[in-house]
Amino acid sequence: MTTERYNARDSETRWQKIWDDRAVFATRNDDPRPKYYVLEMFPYPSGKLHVGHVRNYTIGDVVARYKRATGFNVLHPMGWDAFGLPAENAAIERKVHPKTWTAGNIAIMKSQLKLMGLSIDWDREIATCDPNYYKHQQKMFLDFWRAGLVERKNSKVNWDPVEQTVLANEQVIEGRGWRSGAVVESRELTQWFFKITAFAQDLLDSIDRLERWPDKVRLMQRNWIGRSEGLLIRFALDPATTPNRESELDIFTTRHDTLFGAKFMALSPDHPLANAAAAKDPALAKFIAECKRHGTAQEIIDKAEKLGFDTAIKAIHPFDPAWKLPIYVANFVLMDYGSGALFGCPAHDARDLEFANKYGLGNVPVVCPPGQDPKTFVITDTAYDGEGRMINSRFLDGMTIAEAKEEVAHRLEKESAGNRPVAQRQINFRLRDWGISRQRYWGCPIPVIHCETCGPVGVPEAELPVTLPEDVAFDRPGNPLDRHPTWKHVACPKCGKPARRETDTMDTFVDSSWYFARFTDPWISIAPTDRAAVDAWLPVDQYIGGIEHAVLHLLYSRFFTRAMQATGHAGLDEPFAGLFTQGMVVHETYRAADGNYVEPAEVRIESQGEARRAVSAATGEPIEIGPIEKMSKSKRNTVGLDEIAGTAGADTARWFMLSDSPPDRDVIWTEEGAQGALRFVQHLWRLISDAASIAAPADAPRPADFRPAALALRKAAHRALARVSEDIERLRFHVCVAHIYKFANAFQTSLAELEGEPMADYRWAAREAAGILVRLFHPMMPHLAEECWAVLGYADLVAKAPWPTLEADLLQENTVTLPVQINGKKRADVTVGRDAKNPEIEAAVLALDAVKRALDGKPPKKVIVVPHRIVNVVA
RNA sequence: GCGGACGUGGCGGAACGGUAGACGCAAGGGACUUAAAAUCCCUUGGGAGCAAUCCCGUGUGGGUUCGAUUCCCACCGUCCGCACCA
Repeated sequence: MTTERYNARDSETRWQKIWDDRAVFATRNDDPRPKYYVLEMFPYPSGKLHVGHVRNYTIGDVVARYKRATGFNVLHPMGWDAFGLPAENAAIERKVHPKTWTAGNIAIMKSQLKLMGLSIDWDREIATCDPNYYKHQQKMFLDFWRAGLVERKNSKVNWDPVEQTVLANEQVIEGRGWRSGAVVESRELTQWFFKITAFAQDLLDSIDRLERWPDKVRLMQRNWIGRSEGLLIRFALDPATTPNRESELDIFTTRHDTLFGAKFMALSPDHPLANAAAAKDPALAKFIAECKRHGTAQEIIDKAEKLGFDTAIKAIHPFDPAWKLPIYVANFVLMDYGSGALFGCPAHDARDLEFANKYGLGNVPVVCPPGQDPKTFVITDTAYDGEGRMINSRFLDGMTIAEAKEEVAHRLEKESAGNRPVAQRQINFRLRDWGISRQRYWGCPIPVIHCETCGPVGVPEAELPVTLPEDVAFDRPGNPLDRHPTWKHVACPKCGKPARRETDTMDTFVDSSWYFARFTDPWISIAPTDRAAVDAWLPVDQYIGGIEHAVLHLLYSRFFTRAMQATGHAGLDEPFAGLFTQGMVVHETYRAADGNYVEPAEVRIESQGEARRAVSAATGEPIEIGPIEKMSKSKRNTVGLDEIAGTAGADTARWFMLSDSPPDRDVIWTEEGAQGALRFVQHLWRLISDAASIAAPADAPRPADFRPAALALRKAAHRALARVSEDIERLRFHVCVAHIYKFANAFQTSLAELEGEPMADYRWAAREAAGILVRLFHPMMPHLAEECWAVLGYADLVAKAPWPTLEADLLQENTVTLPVQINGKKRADVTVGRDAKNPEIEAAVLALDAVKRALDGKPPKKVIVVPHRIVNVVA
């Protein structure tokens, strides 16, 4: 049988056009079927689609096509995270307006995405830089403000000196800007904040409900929110030592059990008491200035040793008026955690011990580890933070840590000084409010007008959107909005006096914090969301993206959805019911003799037996094969979509992306692997063509009986159907791929073993098997599937075909073959009837030669029969 | 330092506590061909044996179990996250 090679390029463009023309993937909000919302994290329009995108969108598309086939009304939209700094950099470097640059990139990337054959409803396409999008964002900003979820405050912020803008805490990775990589500086500025901390407890608690999220991400969010339960204790100050009659100092602690091990108190350099003391002590003032100069640059903090300065102020121990503790200003105390002050217990805290040892403050152990003799237990250079019983602690002695904590809290809560209790239980979070002000042009303008009389005033809703002016210049560093001649000069909406527009724009993470809600009805212009649509579609059933957003985007979106709920724009709090984080696409690196990286396309791999070496395709010079790394421009190990889709086709790329590696792990892109995928595309094409040539007509009646060959084929088909269905549901696409290979091989063998003209039963089975096979690989390779579907004579599209129906009784065998173990090692097989009773199986097993030999005439100690699984004979 | 994940052939990887290595890649052998490409068939964890078959094997060492890649403990290694959070 001769079949022409499958021409992927022709086929793919043809089917893409048909899908487009017939609007196959347009989704209606009034469709009565159950909904399923599958979403991949939308891309930043950088201008080039890379294989990482291919992997992300292929995974989503498999889910979308599968869910569509299984009867769901599937929402699978796409849009553009279109604001951001690269557009401004392009403006500076190439003198293109950010808007022009972004629009051009969107056009390019959209055409590239279309080449992949994704089943996307393009009618719902949105770009966050579109005023029709960001006007709603401005509206929600104002609503959040009214609801008390927005705050303008002066605080220490992270300043990225390269991007010339402020960054939120989440956007500082190891002390560097998440995008620029520049060491972040600390600055004090007045900024707009979203009060994400208002939801800290709920954001933490609700993580438990996110059952279809990876544990890893849930853990990372828990750690980021960082809840700790403790006691806020008010220490009285020794009046003789205070600069301005200050009388007390609040400290937060989670280890109030160790209060009798206290050796010192420490204040943040920003603490009011530190400043008060510094006003009278120039040396202290100098120390504080020194601390502030180092700022929050992470690199410096990491290396900095613990430094302190004795203020000469004394605090009085809450349980002993005669016990005075020295108060230091210390560089390691953070002003924005707890109360900006702490008590130091060197024996049971590594950091406190380092500090105490440096300044000769000594230590007293108050928790004795189990098995240690309290009389001999001493701490020298390793603090003990484990369990144990209290010692050297007066009324606490002998208690466990938990009992001691409770006792201390209980006593201090009851005790009062100045009509207030000395201590109160407090919960602190590591999570900080989300600073959203960015001193950049290409972002959503913050809809606020600053008036000298009225303060900050929201832009009236009728005047939204506040649009970006287009006549801006990027010839100097800084924010072009700020130096625009006219844009910022406006009248105050309240009093009408001359006022000034806010020139900061919003963090681009705001844009991506609600786009999933906008997709549910992107046409509505009077409000950010249509409540009926948003409530019907959300939550997103399956969200797919990179692990790099484990805290950033995913935490912000969880906050934003809560804020939308509070202001009536959404009816739920958790936006993503299921989350999947896919791994990266990685590739070998290649280096020429001169040390420069070489692109994969310029390298030829030569294999000799097990040995593998690389040479330059052009010159034949040897090339060094380097480690496998994340694709990056600098390592020149990227593979572009054009190179793949242009030749082997999108289906090949999609299939390879899903093969081999579990989707949550990194996948190594190899030329050989891609070749293998292409081979299989051709193989399937030949197989289906061959099957079509003998298959019964689509309307042929089902035979009453099937002879062995036909029955075997049917069983193979239904077994594959059962397994592929299960593994798609579990997002284990690499296992689906294996099942499809296996079934295709079995089908191929079945056809090859045919002798003479097949009979009607086999023809019918062949049609069934071919139909099942095509529908099984359709989610992964949709173009090839359409082509095959047409060859099988179906006039409709496989994209609209229902998932095959499983005939479960075909999976039931009349006999089962059980492995027989002797002492846990497999020695033989035994075939018994499906419903054979245990004694029957046991008898059959004991009659086996291998078993007789092993038992050597003696009776077995035990025979374990696990029905349908295994038999184990204990000799 | 704290927290987490992972460790299986030459490689990617599979295996509800039940036949370890499915499926793919690479490699070797063969068929077809003037030749190549393409395609098809066979072999492929290590070792012993003509063979039937047997022994050893899932990072290392213990444990639980009739049975452990899977569960528990310790150690080694790799990767990731957080990092003065009181």
